[in-house]
Amino acid sequence: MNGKIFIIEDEPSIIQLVQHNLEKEGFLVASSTNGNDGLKDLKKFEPNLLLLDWMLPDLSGIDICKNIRNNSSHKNLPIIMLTAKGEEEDKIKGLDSGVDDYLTKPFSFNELLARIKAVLRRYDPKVVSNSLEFEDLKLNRFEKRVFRKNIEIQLGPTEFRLLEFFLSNPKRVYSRDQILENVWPNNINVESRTIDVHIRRLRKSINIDNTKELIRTVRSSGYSLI
Amino acid sequence: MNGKIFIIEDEPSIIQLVQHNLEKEGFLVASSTNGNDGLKDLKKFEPNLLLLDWMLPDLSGIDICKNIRNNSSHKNLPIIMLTAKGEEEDKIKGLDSGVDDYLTKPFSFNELLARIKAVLRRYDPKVVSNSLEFEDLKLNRFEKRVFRKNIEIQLGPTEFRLLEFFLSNPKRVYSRDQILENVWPNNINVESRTIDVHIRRLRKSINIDNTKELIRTVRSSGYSLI
DNA sequence: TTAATTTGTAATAAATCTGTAACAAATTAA
DNA sequence: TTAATTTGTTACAGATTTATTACAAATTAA
Repeated sequence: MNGKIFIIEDEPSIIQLVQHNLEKEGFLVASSTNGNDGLKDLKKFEPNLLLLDWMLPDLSGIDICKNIRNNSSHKNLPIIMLTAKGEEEDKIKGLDSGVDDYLTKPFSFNELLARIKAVLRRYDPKVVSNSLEFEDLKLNRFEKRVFRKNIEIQLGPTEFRLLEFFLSNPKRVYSRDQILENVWPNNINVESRTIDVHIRRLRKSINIDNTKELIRTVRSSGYSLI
Repeated sequence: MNGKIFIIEDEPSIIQLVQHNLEKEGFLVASSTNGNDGLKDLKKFEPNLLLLDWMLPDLSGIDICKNIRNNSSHKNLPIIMLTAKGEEEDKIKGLDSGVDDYLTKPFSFNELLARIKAVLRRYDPKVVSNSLEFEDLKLNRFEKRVFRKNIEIQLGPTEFRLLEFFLSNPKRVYSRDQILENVWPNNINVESRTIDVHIRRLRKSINIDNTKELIRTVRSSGYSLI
């Protein structure tokens, strides 16, 4: 899955700009223009990262930040703080507010994107890249599409996640246990043999007109993407 | 198998970050968020290295460190200490706490990895690398592939483990008993002569187009990788 | 709701691996 | 030298692992 980003920021123009561009990058974006609503909506949305304005009409960014770090179930949510130029820059830097990074307005979108990716990479590397590729295989997380040789392939949800997992580390052999842990939802119990069947289904789907086999069986170890 | 690393650290976000990345590097990782549990679990896990937070809810890192150095069977366990910035940095440096290295938060994962590898290389070189090499032989643990002269060789599971074992200590002669203990699953009983047959099979596989024999028979002692 | 799709499991077939026995060859000891 | 010991080699039956198929239950879409 691709990343979800929540924005708490009172200037609609900034929200619009950032939201639009982030969505173009494949992120799912939601936002709020004040702190109290923001804290509430945050929980429903379960973002992978929060963009937080320093100056808000009700709460300060620091308050929100502390609130998140202390009370909520989002204790470890990565946060990037947005500040107006000169606005307590040093304070933030020095402060142990639990912010992961900060950016001074006005900023370019590319600047922001770079920071976001850097922070996400640190916390949750899976989230970052939208398109995974290996040889003539291409998977787009945002669009949930898979191509082989530029021909689109239809996969069921489980096959998609399975392929996504293999693509995150091509060539590496994964045991059935590892596959189970990473591809199936937590706390679900499926027979380890079930994986074989899904591998079979995935193979069938991605091997269009006798192209090269891309999934390797390693006896007594597991499977890998070639 | 590659190295095992145990983490004692009370911040879940750090554990998550480090664990995830170390696992991607091929380490087996376990962790604990407090000192007392950590000391207990440590013994079961038998790590090759310990990442230890300086400040913990119950015991201090120093306490744990001393405990390990004095009482336990892990007297020589390599330890890397993690400290918050400014947090007694000098004290640690100067202190004869028995720490092998230390790192100041916030740190980048690559920084940490470099330290870990350096320490492990010093103590236990076997553990570090994913790829084992000897002369024109190359074995990749992640990918479960073996090459001779860059030509891939197909091995059965037992032959793979056997070669992996020999590669962990080239030139050293292992008795059949030692081989049995290290290459076969525990509590399994096989005839000692069975090893000869697997040696034969391994030899056959890795000696492609009359290359040099790589497995040496040492009469009445065992076998070695040349 | 009904229809279509997806999912997990069981059953069976196919492929591969494993351990052992039997005998040959090499080495050592007497 | 011969006898004893150790290792090499082969073949093969049984065991293990994986592939494939079919099907019922669950989920999703229409």
